Amino acid sequence: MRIRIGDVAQDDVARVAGVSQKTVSRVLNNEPNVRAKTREKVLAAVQSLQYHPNLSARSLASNRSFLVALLYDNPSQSYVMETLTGVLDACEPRNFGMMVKPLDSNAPDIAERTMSLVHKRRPDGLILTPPLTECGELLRTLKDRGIPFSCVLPHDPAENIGVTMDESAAACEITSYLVELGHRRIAHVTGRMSHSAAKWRLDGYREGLRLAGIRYHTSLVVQGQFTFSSGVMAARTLFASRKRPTAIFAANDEMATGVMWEAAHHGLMVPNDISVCGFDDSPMAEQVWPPLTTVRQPNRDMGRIAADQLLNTLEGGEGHMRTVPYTLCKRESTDSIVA
Amino acid sequence: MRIRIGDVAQDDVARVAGVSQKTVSRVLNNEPNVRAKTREKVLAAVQSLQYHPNLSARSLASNRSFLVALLYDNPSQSYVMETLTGVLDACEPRNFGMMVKPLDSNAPDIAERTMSLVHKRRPDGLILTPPLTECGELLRTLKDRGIPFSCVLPHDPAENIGVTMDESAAACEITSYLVELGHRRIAHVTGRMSHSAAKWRLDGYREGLRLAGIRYHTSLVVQGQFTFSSGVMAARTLFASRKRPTAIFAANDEMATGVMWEAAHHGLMVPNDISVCGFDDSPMAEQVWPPLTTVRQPNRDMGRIAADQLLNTLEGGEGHMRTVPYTLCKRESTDSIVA
DNA sequence: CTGAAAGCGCTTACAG
DNA sequence: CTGAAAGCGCTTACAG
Repeated sequence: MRIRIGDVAQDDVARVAGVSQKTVSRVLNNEPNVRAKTREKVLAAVQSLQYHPNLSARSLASNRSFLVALLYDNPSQSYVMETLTGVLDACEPRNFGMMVKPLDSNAPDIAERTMSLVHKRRPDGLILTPPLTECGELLRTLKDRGIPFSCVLPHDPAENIGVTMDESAAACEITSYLVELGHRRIAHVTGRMSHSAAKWRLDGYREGLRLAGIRYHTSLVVQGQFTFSSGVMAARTLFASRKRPTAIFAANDEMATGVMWEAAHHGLMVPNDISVCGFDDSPMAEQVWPPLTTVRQPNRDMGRIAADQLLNTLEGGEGHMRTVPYTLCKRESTDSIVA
Repeated sequence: MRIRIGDVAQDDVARVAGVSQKTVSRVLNNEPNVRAKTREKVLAAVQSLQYHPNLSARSLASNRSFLVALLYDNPSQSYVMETLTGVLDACEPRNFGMMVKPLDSNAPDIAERTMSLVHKRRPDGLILTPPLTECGELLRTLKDRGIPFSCVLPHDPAENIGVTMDESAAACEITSYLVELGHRRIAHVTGRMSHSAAKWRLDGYREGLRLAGIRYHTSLVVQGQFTFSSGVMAARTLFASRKRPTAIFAANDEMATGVMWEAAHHGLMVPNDISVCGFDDSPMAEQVWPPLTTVRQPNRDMGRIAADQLLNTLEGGEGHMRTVPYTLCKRESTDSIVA
């Protein structure tokens, strides 16, 4: 039981077109030095025979797989799906395939596991997403072995190709927005602090306070883990404090949703009793009540751009580190303090 | 710029092991007729040389790709991710790779698009997820051309291999649960009626009513689209009716969340003013307030099982249609009517 | 139980 | 601008 394709080979196309196999190959690969007339004949034969190149043969001969691998270790299913879709957006028109590989960023042998994938499937390059981009050992291994890769939001954008976003500026902006609404006791629920994103967002929060002349209080900062339940826990801590904040900025939407969940559980109305905002603009941001004020990170675009940078280098061009803009999404979960 | 592997070939292993290349191939493919001693020698050589087989060469020679393609057209990112993860669970240990392919189930040329993928990437088989399993033309094309495929929740389980679940029974059970809680005016928000799942769930709802001796009222059934916003709209319709239902069973969690959203918007308390339940047990079910009563569909398991059935047939074994059990998840979004 | 030969369908390297 | 030859690293089909 096996898929059998027409089994038309370049050979057959060549015969029909009245040229050599090599010429068919040239046309198919858009190589120069083919007369327009010859090209046409070949293309016509390809068409009439319904010829489809055999990628295995091409890979074997050229020692390339025309495959990229997307590596991830992110609890957010929507994040991974958006990124994956973006990578596919980039791969499709350039005739590359994509493999996906979930990895545990805390595994001590993560570099070996990655190399095992590289040996088995031989992707031409890799795309790393946070928090895998934080694994120094992994990045070093890939660089040492000369394996091309591209990063989404790496710790050090200057040293990699891929895509990044000014998360600190975004976090600063959303904090400033809370200030504009009249809030002064603004709490922050951080992400897992080993992730750069958590640091960037905390930095932005502090900068937002500084710009408004509001003192930074560690009592208003609670550590989360980027998960829903850590948002619930953080909110519990904050609600128990003597002087409750009037607004909470959670470092991602998942935690912000947890904060809202706990607020409801605690009998607090959002935004009347407390304003809540998040970060990412994941689908849930619009599906909770009230809709969540957040920062939109264009994950699909970022996946596409990261993949494009990688493909550029694979095709002999140049890969860069691109920066995408963010958008502040003002919704109903935040309100003016003197409503 | 290209990944270069050690480039150890079977040839090299054969030389080191002191056997022929064919024997190395036999050992690697677990073929019979190799002396234990010989096998050991080969394995030792493989180990010492860090040999990794070249899949392209293997594919070219054997005319198999060792690849399956997961086809989807589902708006729920968590659904796709869970299924994909399940498929990966099955592929990993059997050394198959997975491609993913988003498709538009409404495209008139869906069969051609699929065949185009088949011609380009030559997967050994396909895995179809709803609603692609509803595309008669696609299924027919695949069968006609002898392309192996496996289905998740196909319209007609008896005619395919893969995995299914008794959705009607599950819908009946959750309806009965509402009845147990004392509800009699129970509304249903259907999914997109062209999907079998929508029909099965509606059937189960009707059966649940019938078992309780409650008459079926079309005024209590509103058409949705399986989307969040269609849930919002449906709730709006139901809340506007003269006699509001005391409970709403939405055909999936996405719509149930929309119903809850609209309830909040409308100033109705869940579950005090109205009970709401869904179907799927997607991650959001536990993240909304109050947590959503729903039916758990084990999507990851289903992905794994569907893939396993396909791989069985690809490896010369038998593929079956498996049935997985569901679980009723009782949470706080539903309550007794005389609380 | 083992091996020598041919061939899968391409690209590379070279020649003209 | 075009082509003949060799070879990529495996498996298949056959022989012993």
